[in-house]
Amino acid sequence: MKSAEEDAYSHTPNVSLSQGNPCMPSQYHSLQSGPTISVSISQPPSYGAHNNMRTVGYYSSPGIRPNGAPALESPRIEITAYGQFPEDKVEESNNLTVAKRVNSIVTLTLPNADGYRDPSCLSPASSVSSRSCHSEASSYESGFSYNYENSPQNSPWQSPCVSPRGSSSLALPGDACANAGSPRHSPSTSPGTSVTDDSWMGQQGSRPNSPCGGKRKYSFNGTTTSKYPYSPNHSPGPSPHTSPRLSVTGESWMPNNTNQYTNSAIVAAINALTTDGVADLGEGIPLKARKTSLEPGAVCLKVEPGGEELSAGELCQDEYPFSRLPFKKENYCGGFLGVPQHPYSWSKPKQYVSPSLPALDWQLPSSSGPYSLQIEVQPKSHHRAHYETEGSRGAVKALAGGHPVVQLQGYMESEPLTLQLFIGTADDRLLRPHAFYQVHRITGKTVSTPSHEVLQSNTKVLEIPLLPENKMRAIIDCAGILKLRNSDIELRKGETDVGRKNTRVRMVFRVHINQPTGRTLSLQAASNPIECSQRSAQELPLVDKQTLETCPAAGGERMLLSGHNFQHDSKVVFMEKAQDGHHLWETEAKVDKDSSKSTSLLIEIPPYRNQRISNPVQVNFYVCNGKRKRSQYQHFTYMSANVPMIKTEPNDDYDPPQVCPQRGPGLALQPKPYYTPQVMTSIIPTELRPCVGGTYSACQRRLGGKPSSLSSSSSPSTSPKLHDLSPTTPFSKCLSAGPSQSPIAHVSIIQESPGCYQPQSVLYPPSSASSSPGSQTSTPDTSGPEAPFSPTHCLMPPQPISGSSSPVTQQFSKVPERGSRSSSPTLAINIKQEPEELDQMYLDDGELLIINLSTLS
DNA sequence: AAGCTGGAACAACGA
DNA sequence: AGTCGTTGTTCCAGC
Repeated sequence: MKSAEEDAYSHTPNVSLSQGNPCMPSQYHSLQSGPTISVSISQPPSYGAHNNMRTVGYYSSPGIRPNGAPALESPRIEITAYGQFPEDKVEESNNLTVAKRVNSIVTLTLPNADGYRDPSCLSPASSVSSRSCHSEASSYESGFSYNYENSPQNSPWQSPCVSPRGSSSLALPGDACANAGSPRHSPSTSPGTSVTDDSWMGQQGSRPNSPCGGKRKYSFNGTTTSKYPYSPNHSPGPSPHTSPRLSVTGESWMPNNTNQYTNSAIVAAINALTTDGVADLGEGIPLKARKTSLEPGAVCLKVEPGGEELSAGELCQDEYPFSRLPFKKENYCGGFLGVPQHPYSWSKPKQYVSPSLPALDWQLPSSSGPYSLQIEVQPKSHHRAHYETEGSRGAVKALAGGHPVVQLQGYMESEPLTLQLFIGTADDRLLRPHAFYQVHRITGKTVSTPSHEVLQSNTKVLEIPLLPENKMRAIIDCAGILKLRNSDIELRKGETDVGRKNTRVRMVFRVHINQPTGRTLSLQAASNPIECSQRSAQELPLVDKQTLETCPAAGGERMLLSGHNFQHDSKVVFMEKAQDGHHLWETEAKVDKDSSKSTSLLIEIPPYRNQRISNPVQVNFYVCNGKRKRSQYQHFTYMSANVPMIKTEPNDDYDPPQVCPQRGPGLALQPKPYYTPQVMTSIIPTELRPCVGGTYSACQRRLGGKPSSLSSSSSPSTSPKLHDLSPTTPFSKCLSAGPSQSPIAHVSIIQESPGCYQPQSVLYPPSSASSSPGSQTSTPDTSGPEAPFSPTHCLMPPQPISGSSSPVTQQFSKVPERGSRSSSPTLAINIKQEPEELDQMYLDDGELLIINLSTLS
């Protein structure tokens, strides 16, 4: 059967490469040189080639645009990276600010954006079994690959898809879509390509090496892309196959995303700035890394019988198909390949739609007004992800059997909605798409839930219908997790995360609700952390729950820890770290061995080092099975004698099961006590509170005064700090601007207020808004009434939520995180040399960001 | 026969 | 430079 996707492919051959592409080449190069971003505010007409594809898409309305200038109504800011003029950066910041004021639309062209996430993400996994088609991945990867010819056309980025959609990101040059879109890279990339690949592949060792400890850096000489002649996947010339598919028709574009993308773009731009040229584009990618993509057959775009798989191109097109929109029964095209019977089909992307959907790395609330997106049944804490080289390892399951369940509460309309699912990070930093894992669509007779896979900013997103007849409840039995090779991801230009030991993820669910006011409300809920590594799952202790979250400084109370892999000789260590990461205190709790099992430990809370604390003190504890086998940090708070303590018993303040049920580690910890009530109250919508537990950790950290990320990084646990993952909303976390810590109040506010969503409601602290690039990024939208785009969505700027060190840090952390690892040439960046552990690297990144931002501002 | 799993061998690193 | 411990990836084999 011909799927809608196919149709899509079929038409639009026209989508000219040129459309979105124009910029790519230049950008690309520029990046190499050193990312510089020039920002200019231009009138709509000027829509330049530079626009980021996604951005472009945004602007371009159906039918419009390609190269052309879409009819932009408002002035926009174009950020183009040019390698040559460092000064540009400076300008940039200024301009941005200005732009904000102007309320202009921001168009960012991201040079390296791809760095953020490699198209590879497109991992083959996408849809169909990875095995069958690496192609996707390949194609994507290849996209990355560097061999883009100078001509814009050739550049993968140019791909029509990208631009049209406007999707994401500028930032993601690497965007799969882009790749796919580009004729050359087109997923359909023909076999021919493969041939090349093969040869290419031959070079590679049988096993990819993963750059463990850190990312490899390749010197960047600023040379052109030609450097990577070998790019496996891309055939040098325009691929014969250039598939029409890739082309995007107006229809296929999803304007909706624009916002998102825009934001992403901005972020990307920022990243670009921060990124040092080193990592840039293909340079760094060792042939080896690409092997996967090369695999024979990889190239093929296989369409599963059901039409399950979408070619990259398709994906691109579909990217936001209906996600943003409510499902329309009538529109279903049978997009759910897997489930034919299903009455609903995915509607084709509609052109129009709301301009802005928040980027995947934006922090969104789980509740707003009457609506609440809840994970009723959490996924198991362990799920062995499969590699592209393996067959699927099935769908993520729930602890008690069955599968995770998500429900949107408070929605009384008859219009179906789309639930989006992607794999997010589970570390202390802001929730964002995980670079090393992708959601993998599972199909088959055992799967009852229809799903549709799309690519969004290089991140695979599974779209699942939320139907009124099902009470807006969906059983997530169609989502597996694909592991991408560390070497493939780390070598991507711009990628700052390290894959080693970064094996925890969260399932992130989003829903976009169109409201009568014309706005679109976006909610997000993240699951408890899921350990995806086979070994880690078998060996590392994991704490799922703790019965206490607070206790008087004197300690002495008993706490039951529930989890996995506890041993008879497991130790539970309480410790406190200073903001600079060094240990202030550490002590071992008494473990009642008689009552302990592999899934539970009964311990006695040790007394805090200082019995006279006047304010709550947040500390951490972890379970240790021996050297290097430690659980993530769990949070615990010592209360002063005069402060009422709060025991976290199951469902105290909220219904854990629903909202943040098991929240991992944190259990239902409630930071609340710490936060100043008033602030909390005013800032946080009650609805959000439920999430607090989830967010708890972040908050707590903050409370603890830790420099969040940093401190944690040094943490004992080698593994990335996953603990905190608050499932849902970061907001709560923010709130916590903890006492001890920084004044992040403003941040919190932004995120939290349901209104946050709404531009107007967004309160950006001047500083954040104007000063940091990150803020800028989002700012335009959020900043106020002015929000250029989007009336529809509340755009939440990427916020920092969790406890990271400084508010500022957090705020931008998200953006910069990925791409920013490197410093921009012009900006002096201080990289904090923290210890050794990989974890810290993350932190460092974050800091970099911060620094950069501040500099800019 | 294909899809899941669980295990474990192999390799690449880092200490 | 060699060894050992870890962790990431790839293979195998049994449902």
